[in-house]
Amino acid sequence: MNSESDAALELARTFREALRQAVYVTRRLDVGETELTGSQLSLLTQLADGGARVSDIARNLGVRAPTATEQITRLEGRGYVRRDSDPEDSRVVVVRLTDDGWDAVARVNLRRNRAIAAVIDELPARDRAALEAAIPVLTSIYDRLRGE
Amino acid sequence: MNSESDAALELARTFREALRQAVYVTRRLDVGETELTGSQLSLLTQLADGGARVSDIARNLGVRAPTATEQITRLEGRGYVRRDSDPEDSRVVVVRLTDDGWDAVARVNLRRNRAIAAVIDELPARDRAALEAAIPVLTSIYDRLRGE
DNA sequence: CTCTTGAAGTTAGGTTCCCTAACTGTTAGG
DNA sequence: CCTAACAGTTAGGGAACCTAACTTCAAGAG
Repeated sequence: MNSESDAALELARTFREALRQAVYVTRRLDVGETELTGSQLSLLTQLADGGARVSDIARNLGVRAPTATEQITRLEGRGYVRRDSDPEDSRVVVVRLTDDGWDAVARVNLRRNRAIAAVIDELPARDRAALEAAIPVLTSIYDRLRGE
Repeated sequence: MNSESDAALELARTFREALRQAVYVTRRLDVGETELTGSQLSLLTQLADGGARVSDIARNLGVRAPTATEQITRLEGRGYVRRDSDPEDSRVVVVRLTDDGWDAVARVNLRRNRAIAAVIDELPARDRAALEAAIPVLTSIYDRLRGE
């Protein structure tokens, strides 16, 4: 048990705690928001670049296939996505945004981004810069783990 | 629509996305972990400093009172916490860790912190520093919102 | 061509976590 | 004393996750 691994453990501890708090904060800002849940919005946002298979959606969200199926079915029922078939492999289901889905993604993302932006705007410039610098680090960790 | 607010919105967008990815990463690292869920561990960890009221627990976790009651009841059934009464106010329930609860908190936190630390250890020193610098910012945002 | 193996998605059944509404019991102020 | 507010629980329900088991289809081996 050397001091180096102690430092890493301590950083891990504060990281976990800060993450929990950050999740709390964003949930707090969603109060009164009924159009889409956070999970639904994540799924739809991911489709903005084009259609995706059910299995791709599940992997990107970090959930199992049945969970993706369930969410897709709910969103399909509300008219936000549709299921297309892949002409090259009839087992595959390609999920795409409908026009209504596109509108909803844009609308809800804008509303939530504004709520977060309002909080970020009140931070000192140094804190804002610290936040900005940490984002690509998180993304790089995510990219590495997602591939495995 | 000036360029300044565009920048804030863009930062908010990437912040939300990074947060989602971070949640994915930590969930990924908890795979195979069955002793305690993330929510349960958050609740128990909070009790390490001493007993707390149900309402305090709920506020700190960012959930409603019935949710706290439910989780406390589950953890009580597993022998990790106990309910004591407050001699000065008989409406109040003070929740405390049992010895088993203390052991479980220490064990599971260590295991999860090690999993995160292993990932952090592989980062370049600059990235580690960026992560470290962002943590107090998240905490300050949380503290401000929690008070409201 | 057939047979087997595995991949893609869905269905079935269950748990956890969260909510609002409504209730019981207790405190405290007018 | 009586009413208002507070602490916690109960009841009921929805969303998001899981594993196990199933169907359908693809693709390689013989």
